[in-house]
Amino acid sequence: MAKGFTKREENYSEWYNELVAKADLAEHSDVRGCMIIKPYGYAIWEKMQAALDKMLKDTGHSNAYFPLFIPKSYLSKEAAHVKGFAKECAVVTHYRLKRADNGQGIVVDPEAKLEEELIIRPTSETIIWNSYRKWIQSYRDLPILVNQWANVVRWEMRTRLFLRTTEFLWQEGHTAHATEVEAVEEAEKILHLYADFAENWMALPVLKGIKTESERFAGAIETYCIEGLMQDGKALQCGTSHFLGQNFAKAFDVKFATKEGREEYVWASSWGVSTRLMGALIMAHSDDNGLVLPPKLAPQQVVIVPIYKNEDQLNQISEKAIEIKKSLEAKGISVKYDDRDTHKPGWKFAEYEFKGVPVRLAIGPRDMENNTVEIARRDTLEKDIVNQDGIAERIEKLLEEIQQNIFQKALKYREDNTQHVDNFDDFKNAIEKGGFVVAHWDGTTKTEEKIKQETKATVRCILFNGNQEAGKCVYSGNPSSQRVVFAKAY
RNA sequence: CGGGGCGUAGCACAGCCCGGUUAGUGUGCCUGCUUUGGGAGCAGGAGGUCGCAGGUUCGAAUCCUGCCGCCCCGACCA
Repeated sequence: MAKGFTKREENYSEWYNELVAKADLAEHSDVRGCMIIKPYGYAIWEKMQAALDKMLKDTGHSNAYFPLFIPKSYLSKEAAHVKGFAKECAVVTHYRLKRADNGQGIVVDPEAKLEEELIIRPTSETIIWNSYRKWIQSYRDLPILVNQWANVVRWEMRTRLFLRTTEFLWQEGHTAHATEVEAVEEAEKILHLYADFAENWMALPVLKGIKTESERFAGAIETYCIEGLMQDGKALQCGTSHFLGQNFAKAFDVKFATKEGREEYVWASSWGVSTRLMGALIMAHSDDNGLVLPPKLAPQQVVIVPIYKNEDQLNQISEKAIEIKKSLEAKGISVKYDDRDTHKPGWKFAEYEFKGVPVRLAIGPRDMENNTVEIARRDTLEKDIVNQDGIAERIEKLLEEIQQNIFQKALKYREDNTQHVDNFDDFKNAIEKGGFVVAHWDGTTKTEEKIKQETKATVRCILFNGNQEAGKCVYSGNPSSQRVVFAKAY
């Protein structure tokens, strides 16, 4: 139906790229790996931000802002951290340009070299913990529960709009606690909050678990994650939460006096989700007709399209349409009435369908006669002619139903594409087929590495609520106490 | 960073091998009329540093070199 639009089964990544472009979500910048988030795409991100921001504030967190530039020396203070990020840091070395000697254009002024080079933050642990040293003296100063909305830069080799870009937007929380237990609880609490957000707002079912050593955040003791399954059978890490132990406190010498008067290092957590969630949202629900948005994140939940032959008709229909719009808005539903005369109804139908607007209403002369309205829902593409009476209540219910239906569909997809296997032949076949593969693993990095080499699959996570069950590693045959989740991942 | 493909109007492409009038086609855009329940029809019109920079040549979209960017496959990585 959508003209010139690649189907998922033909070429999944082409489908994704075209969808992002044609639904007006984002485009490439002239700078390699960077993206321009267009108004419609940004509106969806803003809905996500608003929901997450409220959830974080409701759990006691406050927003703050730390600088984009980090002195190079900070990054090197935590050994694992620097090792993990050094390879992908953009570095500022100069602070001035000048006219080129030949008069052609501008060049970096060699006279303006910085004494200490600055890194553009790939994440903010170091600059934040440098501040926390000054903020924290006593147990009375704890906990600190700070979040920031920011951009970060990681110099990636291969980028894809939203999924992996050189610069991306995110929130990063950085908390400081008096005890290890508290810091672990915080990291876990946020992971559940992320899962709650993914499932109830994005309608995306996620697995909650712990990362293996090889996938752990650089500088963390433990990394927790939520993992989603995309429609091509690949897994996508949608959010991470880290228990940082005392690693950063030690690196930045952040100590506090306990109630008992002892001096101890502070315990930490950090956690984040990024504009990658946009990629997850797109890939989880959309179809061969374009974007499908969960009502809770759709910038416009309902669009009303008038169908008319002349101005008199339009005026009458408009009156009715605006009345319906108001009744919907009274229920907190966002509505766009598109009475533009520059596009025909059929064009508008196709447009809003491609952009994933959950519900479309059409009102024409026949509806005016019969006191009806046509309702079309994006998730199932079903159309219905209904009476105008009680339309607001009906649509309110329908939006909830669509939100549920999208989630259930994604959940069913995940269930249909989760396989349990007990030997390596079955494992390879299952990975080839795609989806989550649940299997025993002996817990060693070596085995994980071998499996990755042979199948391209990695351990996505060790499930939080995974049943303890004795078994043998699918690769090495060594004893295993629990199944873990494997998949090919983005 | 390695292998492959590509870069020509807003978008999608032809032309390039074999250099030679004014660089085409579809779509989109503008104007007018007719239309309007699933991407309207006709007529007229505007729109181009042929990715960028050099070179070869009387002459370059076309041949050569370098660079930039995008896509696919690897390697690497949240």
